[in-house]
Amino acid sequence: MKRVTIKDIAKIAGVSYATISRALNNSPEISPETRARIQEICRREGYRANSLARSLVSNKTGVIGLIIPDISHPYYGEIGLNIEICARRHHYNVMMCNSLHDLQQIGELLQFLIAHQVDGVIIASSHDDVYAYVTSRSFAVPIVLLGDCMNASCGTACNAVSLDNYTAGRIGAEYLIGLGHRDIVYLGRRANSATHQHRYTGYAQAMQAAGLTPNTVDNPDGSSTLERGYALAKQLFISDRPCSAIFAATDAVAMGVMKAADELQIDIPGSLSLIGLDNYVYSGLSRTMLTTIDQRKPQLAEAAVGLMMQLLSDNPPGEYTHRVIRPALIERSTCAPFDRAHALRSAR
Amino acid sequence: MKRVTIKDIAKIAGVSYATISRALNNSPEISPETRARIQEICRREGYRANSLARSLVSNKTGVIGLIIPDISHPYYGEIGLNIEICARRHHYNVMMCNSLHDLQQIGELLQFLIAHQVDGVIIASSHDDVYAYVTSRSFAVPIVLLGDCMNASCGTACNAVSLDNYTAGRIGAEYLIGLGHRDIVYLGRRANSATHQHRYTGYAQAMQAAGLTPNTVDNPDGSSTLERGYALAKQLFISDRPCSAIFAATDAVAMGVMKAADELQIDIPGSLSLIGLDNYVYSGLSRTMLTTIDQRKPQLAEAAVGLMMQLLSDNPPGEYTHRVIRPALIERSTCAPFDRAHALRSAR
DNA sequence: CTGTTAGCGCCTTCAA
DNA sequence: TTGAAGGCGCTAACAG
Repeated sequence: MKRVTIKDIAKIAGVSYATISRALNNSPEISPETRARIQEICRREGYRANSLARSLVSNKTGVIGLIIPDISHPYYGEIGLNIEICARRHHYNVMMCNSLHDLQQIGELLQFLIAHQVDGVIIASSHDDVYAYVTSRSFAVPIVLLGDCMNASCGTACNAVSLDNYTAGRIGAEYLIGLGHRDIVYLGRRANSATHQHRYTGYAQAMQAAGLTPNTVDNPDGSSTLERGYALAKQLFISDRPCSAIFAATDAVAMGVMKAADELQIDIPGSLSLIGLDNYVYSGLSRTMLTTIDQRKPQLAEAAVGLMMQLLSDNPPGEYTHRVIRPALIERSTCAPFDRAHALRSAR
Repeated sequence: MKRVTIKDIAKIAGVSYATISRALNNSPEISPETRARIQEICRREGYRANSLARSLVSNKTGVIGLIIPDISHPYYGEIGLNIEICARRHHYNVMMCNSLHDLQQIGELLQFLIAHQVDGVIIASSHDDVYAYVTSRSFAVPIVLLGDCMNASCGTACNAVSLDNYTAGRIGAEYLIGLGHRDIVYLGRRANSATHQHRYTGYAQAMQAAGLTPNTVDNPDGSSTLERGYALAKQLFISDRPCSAIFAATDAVAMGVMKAADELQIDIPGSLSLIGLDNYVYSGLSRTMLTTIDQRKPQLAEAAVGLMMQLLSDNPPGEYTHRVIRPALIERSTCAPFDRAHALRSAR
């Protein structure tokens, strides 16, 4: 089925094609009758303006690029969906590309999106390299980072939105401390992740404020998976480190802890309290009911899109801005008050 | 940062801009030296061809549109990711749009994508209306449907890829029958869903072949959620219908059944065997371990993209084609051989 | 091998 | 209010 262009319509209507253009872009300088007549013809002929051509001259496409690690992941899927919904609300469409956490791929996708003349790009990532990459060069379009970065200058060297991971760490630790736990181990910290550093710092400061010593099981691996959580927890359980509660770096890690505990018949929350961080869809399943800290993905998405809209507006902010979203505790069933009689292993 | 165009490069290189174009598109008719020189200049200046302009003349964008219900859903997220990966392997990019199951939205997105000159559109959907919509009119680009449709003419009236839901239903039923169950109820059938009809038919035929009578709990609701599964199962459990095994229409529904069973202290698989259909990520969690039937999403995605590639090739198939993917049983821990002594409620 | 020229489909002055 | 003409950035003949 051949595409019908503005010229075809012009021929049918017996007017110049500039007139068609005017009729379609509700230009004021056209008589209501011709407009109506032309619009009617367009409808009849199924005419649709070629947005490529339109963008070529207007220099705006109305699409923003989104580079995201992996939409099949429960976290990023929700982020991706919400970004699209927000963007659409602002009359923007999004071109979503999965980077699979590969920095080189991110670079290529960025070039691709820019070649496609997207009006801006949002990059969701949890790797510091991305921050370095983005700040180290300048791009033809505004970039918004959705994620965290270790560098203290983040927020002054690029536009970014992130969860307040420090507070997330503090909330989790304080909750456990409030339940009477003292031997709280933070499990799954990845040393080279800014996100994890912030979470850990929050946890550590809350511990110290309560006169307790932070206690960590690091994850030497590159990513926080259920499998890593399982292995780390197993290791912890067969050691003799005191521990009545575990603060897992992510929900996936928490699932691994849960699996290890189940295998060793360690009762959660009877002998061990467990809290995660993310609030994945499946954390709320009846057999899981993981107490966790919600990342508030809709808010993160909205902030990222909102920031992009500002950058795309007529008077964009002169300096870089950094928006921070506050996390929220979700109480479910994997934490209980400390009970020395049943605790897995307590120093007291 | 101003965008650098082919003209800027031409000026710098001191050649006409047709030469630049040739150097970049590895045209044979250009001297190696000029090509090298020009490529070097492009690199230095950070030149990137404007793909909009390029597409305008070539009439191809190298992007295929994907309309998908909701990428935050575990099923569609995986489908979406795999479609993108496959497309990229064929040097295509995808523009993914969430329809949120809204038919009108699908129509708008389709128009939008066509206006953006995508080379083709894949529509993932589980609603028959979409099939009717697509077959009822003609479009400027090839369309591939990923899903099921009730209409027998599906596959002759449009290009489509779907799971062999009939076989899926049969596999599940035969597995349960093989375990000795006779009172097997199919729970969660949605009457107006082609997918469900096919699954149910497979189940029913397997039952009849074994001399058993099919037994259904219908879902009057529009979608198959955990909540619906929970409500339906509760209802079933308080009734006196014989039932030693449940074949849930989807994994989400199975999760609901599991929740209801847990609440009523019905042991799975001791007193009740349960099988799902989908194989969501979380179906494999240690506390769930749902036996289910895998949709083979990577294969579905690959088939859809492969079909699209054929349609986009130099000699596309003349008639419509319909590819069908075979499902696969995933044995986990929610099914056990029938045991009259412990079965929930058996007619025997 | 390289330059010139004519569009791709559309928007936007500038005249009429 | 409408038409004519130029140009967005690029490719593809056609000359030279």
